[in-house]
This record gives sequence, structure tokens and C-alpha cells, in this order.
Amino acid sequence: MKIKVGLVDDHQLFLKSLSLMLETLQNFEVVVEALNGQDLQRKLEGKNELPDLMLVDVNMPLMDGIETTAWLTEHHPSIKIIALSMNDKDTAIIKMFKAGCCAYLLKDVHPSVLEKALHEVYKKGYYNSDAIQLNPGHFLKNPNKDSPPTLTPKEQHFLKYVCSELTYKQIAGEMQLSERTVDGYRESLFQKFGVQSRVGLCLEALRKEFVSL
Amino acid sequence: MKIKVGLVDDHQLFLKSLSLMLETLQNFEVVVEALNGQDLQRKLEGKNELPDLMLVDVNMPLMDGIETTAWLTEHHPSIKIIALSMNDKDTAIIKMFKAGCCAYLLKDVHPSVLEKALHEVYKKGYYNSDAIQLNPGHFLKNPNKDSPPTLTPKEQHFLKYVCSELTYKQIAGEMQLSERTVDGYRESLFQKFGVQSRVGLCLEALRKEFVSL
DNA sequence: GGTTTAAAGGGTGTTTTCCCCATTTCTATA
DNA sequence: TATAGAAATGGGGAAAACACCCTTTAAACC
Repeated sequence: MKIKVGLVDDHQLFLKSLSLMLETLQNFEVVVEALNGQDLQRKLEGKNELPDLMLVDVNMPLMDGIETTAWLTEHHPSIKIIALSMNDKDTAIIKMFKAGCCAYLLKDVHPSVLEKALHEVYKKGYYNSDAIQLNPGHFLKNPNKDSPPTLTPKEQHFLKYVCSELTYKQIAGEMQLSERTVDGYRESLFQKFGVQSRVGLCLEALRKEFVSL
Repeated sequence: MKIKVGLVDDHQLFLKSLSLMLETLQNFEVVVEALNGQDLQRKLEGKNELPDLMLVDVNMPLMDGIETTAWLTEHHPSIKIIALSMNDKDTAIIKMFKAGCCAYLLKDVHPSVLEKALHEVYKKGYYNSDAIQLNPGHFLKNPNKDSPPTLTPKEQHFLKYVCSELTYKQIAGEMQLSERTVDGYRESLFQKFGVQSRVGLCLEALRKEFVSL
């Protein structure tokens, strides 16, 4: 029985070649490949064969490794997560462990180290690399601090229009609402995102992944 | 007769798995792998079988891709060099081309693109990726609508401010220019980016990576 | 039943953005 | 030298964005 592995990395070349490498190891089977967290969410949807292990990159567009790990921990707690990044900054590492990863590997390690880590995490649930030391279970809980605001469906809809070239008048037309109502959404979103301008709203919406480029 | 390829990348995991991928392509044969420029120099020494193509990462410790490319161009001019990086900043790209590379690929391309680029560079000596345009010998200013426009330093500076919560009046203050002047930049950037609002300008600047979130 | 909360609509005024117009200055090049 | 072309400057005005002030309606809660 092969160990089922999932990969998330925005660099397709790395993703595909790493996938190939894992397949050649005989003990592993790559069951899902994704370019970022959003992509992963789509691809896991309705999948009955979930991976045992996920290799997750930290820096990715749209939905990064930290968000992805947090999402996986919440929705698929059986999947053990190994962070795989060239980002060796403490903040990133700590955030990943807080989000729920079991190990943190740097991309400059030798493939044999990755293989060892995969086996260890699969068997014991954790792996301490030379560079990054972890106390299993030390970090945990402590949900997100600056959690994204909760938006009503219409606010989300409105937000998508805001992040485009439409004027509020045009948005009102599109949404079949009066200009005043739309202005109300604007004000409430300014409040929720803590911004003072449409540009600021757009940027925050992008940062908080309510919309994408 | 297989095409002989050399690889230089400090991320061992990427290096090894990419090497494996190239080997599986049948048309290619990896004859040298190195972790940085110095490593490459050592490994090429006294080698009678030189690679036809070199895939060189840009950001590496000890001796980076730019130095490596310059060294290769000088000492092994027969080797055609393809830059392979996640660094999409203009300065890095231009430096690599000046150092003598034939093509510049981002690591997030699909493997098929890499394969195509390898064949093209081997046959024709150059490859124009969608993102990075090159004319053998010198850059071409292509009229491609999707290609990033050329910005003056002040326009770039102005653009960074636009992608923030500052008003044009405040930007004028920051840049020590009159409001009318920055309005001129605004207009010229609207023209260059093909947009008609500040929000559109921000989004295009993000898409074309003149600024980041 | 009364109160609260939220969505939707409305009015008004200020500020900012956007788009014309035109002038000066400097530089590069025929 | 002349001229063409940018970069910088300015005025004025229409439209959009923003900030407050409100009322109505309807569901939700005590």
C-alpha cells in the first residue's frame, strides 16, 4: 500500500518534477497536485481518495501555504502537512506550525531528506529537521488574529464589482439596486476593511483573498 | 543524439527532480548538476563532455546566476544559457540577458514550455517566452498589448504611490511636484496601461508586477 | 408586544478624480 | 540653428467618490 501524497506549489516546474520524483520512489503515490490553496480546495472537492500527507509551499499567490495549512487542518484533519519552502524566516515557520503543519523542510535539502521526512511524518506524525526544531504539539490552537471580516453575499458581490473599472452608478445598475444602497455597501465595507478609499478597498480585498487578479 | 543539458540551482530538491524530469524526456541528457556558480566551475573543469545548454537559476549563494552566466559566456561560449528563476523583476532579467543568456523562463511555467524552450534555444539560439521578449542580440520593444509598458523612473515612483491610500494631492506633496504634474503622470500611465480609472491602474500595476501587495 | 438589528433607499454637500485646454523648459537630433 | 519632443506646469469643469444626515421595511430576539 503506497503512501498517498498531495503537492501544493505555485512553481509548476517544481511541482511536476517533484511529483515525478516521488512516483519513482515506489513507496509514494501522488494523488493531487495544486498550484495554490484555492486550486487545492477545488481539486479536493468531491475527491474520495484523500492524501495521507501534503507537501505545502509557503509563499504562493492567491492562497498561501499558511492559509492552506489552516484550511486543511480544519477541513481535513487526517491529512498530515509538511511545509516545503525556501523561506527560512522565523515568522513564516512559526505561522506554519501554528496553522498546523507537522514538519518544515527547506527546498535546498537533499531528496533523501525529503524521503526520510515523509516516512517519519507518516509513521510518527512529526519530523525534526536539522535546521528547524519542533516540539510536537507545542504550537496549536490560537486561531487567527486579524481574521478577515465576514461579508454578506451582496457585499461580496458588490466587492467583485468594486475591484473592476465600474463606477458605483454602473454597479448599481448591474446589481439592480439604487445608488444609495450601493453607497451603503461601500461605507460598510470601508468600515469592515478599515480603509478610506476605493483603491484601499480593492487592495485589502486582494490581500484577504476575497477577489483575485 | 541527445541534447546535453547542465543544471545550476541551489535548491537540491528542485535540481534533482528537474534532472530526473529531463532524463525522462528522452531527448535530453543531464551531464552536469551544480548548486551554484563555483560548484559548476569545479564540475566543468577537465570535463570533455560539455553541455549544449545550461539551465541557470538567478538567485543563488556564493556565485549567483548573473556571475555564472557571465563566466560561462566568456569561458564556454558554445554553451547556450537559459535563465530559470522565479525572479520576475526587470533588473534581474536585463542583467541576465546582458550577461549572455538566450532565454529567461519563470519556474511557474508548465514543463512543456521548458521543453519547447530547450528545443528552440538548441535549434535557433533563442526563445521568446510570453512574459519576456528577446531579440537575438538586443531587446525588442514589442508592440504587444499585454507586454508591460516602459515607465520612466518618476512614473514608477508615482505608480507606487497610486497603489496606496494617498490622494493625488498627497502624492504631489510626497514627490515634491505640483498637482498638475502628477496629474500628467496619471494621464500618461492611464494611456500606457490602457485604463480609465485609478483602480484599473492599480490592478494593472499589480498584474504587470510593477508593484506588489 | 416591544425592541433590536439589518438591508434598502434617500438627500446633500465636500473632496477627489478625471479630462480637457494651454504654456514653459530642456534636451536631442536633423 | 531650428525644430521636434519629452517633462513640468497651470486653469477650469464635469463626473465620480466620499461622508454625513436621514426614513422605511422586515426579520429576529427578548
